Amino acid sequence: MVNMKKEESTEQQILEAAKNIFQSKGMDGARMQEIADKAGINKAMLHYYYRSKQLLFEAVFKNVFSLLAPQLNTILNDDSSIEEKIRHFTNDYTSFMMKHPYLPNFIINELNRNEDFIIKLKNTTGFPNIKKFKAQVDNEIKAGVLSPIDADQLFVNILALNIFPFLGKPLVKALTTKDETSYMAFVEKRKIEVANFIIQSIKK
Amino acid sequence: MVNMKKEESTEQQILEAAKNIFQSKGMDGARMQEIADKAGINKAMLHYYYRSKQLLFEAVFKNVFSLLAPQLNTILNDDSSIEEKIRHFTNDYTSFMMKHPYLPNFIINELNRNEDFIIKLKNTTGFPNIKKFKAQVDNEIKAGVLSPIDADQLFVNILALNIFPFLGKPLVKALTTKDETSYMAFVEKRKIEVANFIIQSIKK
DNA sequence: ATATTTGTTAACCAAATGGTTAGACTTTAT
DNA sequence: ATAAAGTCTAACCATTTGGTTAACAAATAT
Repeated sequence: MVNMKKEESTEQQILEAAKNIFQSKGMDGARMQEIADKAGINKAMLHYYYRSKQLLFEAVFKNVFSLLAPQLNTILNDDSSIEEKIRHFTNDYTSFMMKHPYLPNFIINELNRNEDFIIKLKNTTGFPNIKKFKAQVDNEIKAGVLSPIDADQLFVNILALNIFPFLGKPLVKALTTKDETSYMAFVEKRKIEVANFIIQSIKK
Repeated sequence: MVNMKKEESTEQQILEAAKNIFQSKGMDGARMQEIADKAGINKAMLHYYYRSKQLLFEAVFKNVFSLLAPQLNTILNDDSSIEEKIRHFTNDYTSFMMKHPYLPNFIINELNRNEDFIIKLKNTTGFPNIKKFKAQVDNEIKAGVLSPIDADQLFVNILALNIFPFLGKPLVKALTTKDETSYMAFVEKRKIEVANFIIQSIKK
């Protein structure tokens, strides 16, 4: 397959192709030749623009992570109530993931492969900060809106319930004996089911 | 490092070494030489006993999955109430995962890498079956013990809340700014926190 | 005792893989 | 017009990697 988007710069084409291959095959499974083929250019170009596989990978990872971070910041930094945030996040995040099915596994997996890597990310601007969310949870508990719960635990619960269906898709599909269509419907329903589930648990 | 357990058969030593390497590096990242080194034997032995990397990997995967399956069956097939099952599972599963930290990521990741693979597993005896659990949930809803909820959704919620903290450990550690020790304490607390969280949500 | 099967190793091999180089073509600056 | 800088390719290279082979040792059967 040859370059179809003549407008795009070669550097961008490479990044797009690399995102594609790295996300579906991971760092170890990806092949430079395959990325070059997908970008419709010579393999030497990859090194011309990105020097090495490692650096190309890091460029991809940062790019992909920068798609995810705003999604997390939604729940952390707007001014709506916790309940609204949960409903909003659960809906938006699920929609987002349905459009980027490889993303969560890619992020989670590569962070596990190289734990030091996240340290680099933490210094990036836009790395999600949980502080405001925690303060807000504590406030709403004091105000009697929510039952007592540790804000970190709640945060992880929200993430878990939203992310896991994408991470564990093949396993969950098999366990619940759903095909692709019914799994999609199942996940679509979670946009509200999960929000209700969480709120029922924490609301006074 | 050389073979320390002289009792074990070579075949077993290879499997143990392979479990170790495959779980931490994945199929693509693992090297046959590294497995041979860890097992303290010649690389040719790997092929003598397991023919190819692929077959060795499959042997490892089946072996690892057979550790996980009983954990899932706990919640599915005993005779206690749903509430008891959730408390029991949340406690046991977390303990189990703390002892096998690479396991969830390995399973999830390799299933994503090769979706057909789970079909082979489904035919294995001992593959978890969710039927009984679903019937029980529906009964307790009818009996008025639980508020209405789709049993599949509940099942996935339980899995999500228990598995995600291990899958997403590096990410969650970074987001909640915890070090290894405090993360372990955090996960330890979840043994009861998660059970409470779920039960608060579903109990009438 | 001796033939046979099983277990094990060192050395080897072909293919794949990340990376380099020398040169050609294009665009930009002078 | 031409020099310089930037972009691109084909061919090449060294290393890594999964896998094989031939010969040797050890256990087992006859």
